[in-house]
Amino acid sequence: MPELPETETIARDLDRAITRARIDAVRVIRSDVLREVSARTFVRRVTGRTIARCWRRAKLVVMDLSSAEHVVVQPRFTGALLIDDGALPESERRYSTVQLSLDDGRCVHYRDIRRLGTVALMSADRFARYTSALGTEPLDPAFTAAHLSVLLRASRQAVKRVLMDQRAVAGIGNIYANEALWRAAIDPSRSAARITPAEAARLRDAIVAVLTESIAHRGTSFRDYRDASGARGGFVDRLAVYGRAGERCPRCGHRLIGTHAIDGRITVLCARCQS
DNA sequence: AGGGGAACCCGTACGC
DNA sequence: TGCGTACGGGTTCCCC
Repeated sequence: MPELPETETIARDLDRAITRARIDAVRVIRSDVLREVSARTFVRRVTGRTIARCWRRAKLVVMDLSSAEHVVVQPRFTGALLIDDGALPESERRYSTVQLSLDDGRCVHYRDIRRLGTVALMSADRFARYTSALGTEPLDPAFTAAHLSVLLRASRQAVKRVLMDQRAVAGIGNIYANEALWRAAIDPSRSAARITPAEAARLRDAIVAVLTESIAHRGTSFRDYRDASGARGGFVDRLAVYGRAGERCPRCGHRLIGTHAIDGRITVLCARCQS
């Protein structure tokens, strides 16, 4: 489930590996992953372009093309961008949905097992409009305790919902919302507006720390996430609560509980530490 | 406006 | 063993 650390890892890998490569051919194998353009338009507008830069915004991997257009990939649950230098196993290639052939003989596959992820092609204007609706990047210096406090005070929703609202904070999903709230010892179901400035400061630090640490370990492979080389992320072993309902709280030893009370999504917490 | 729910998709788990 | 069905999960869109 690529959230910020996973999409950041993919984007950094791609930027190092394929920036300045020219896309000689494009194959759309599963056109239902495409957004904003038809398969025919996608092929016509991407073929022959050079990749100027690969980067991340929110949970999106963005490929800037020499034409000033952007290929915007949203991997959702089971999507991955895999570089094939000839050694990509058949088990990965069989789920390829879009294939970009590069001028050096390599291919970049957007592989997506369940195909809930998307690939869009956007003009510069469209991309600017699209991304302007996204919230603050948590690893940007603008994401201060005071800023988070303002965001939280504006909503009476559960604080966990606000963290996962991409219009407020960009890039946090279920895994890192659970982890950050546990680190900050805040009950995920608390009304955001009732989080004190001191708690918001703790939460801000917890968010920055967990995202930074996860990037250092190349993200969390809970199930299908892979980096651009097909490798798993190493942060899964360092998760304190996500996927660990029934186990002991690493801080106090109390048994962690899992609940679907917020948004129908799994929330794991320590009822003793997070109250 | 903001909340609720459906749709998107298919591997996996589970029931018979 | 084989078949059928329910489920999950982020985002978008529609409806209230």
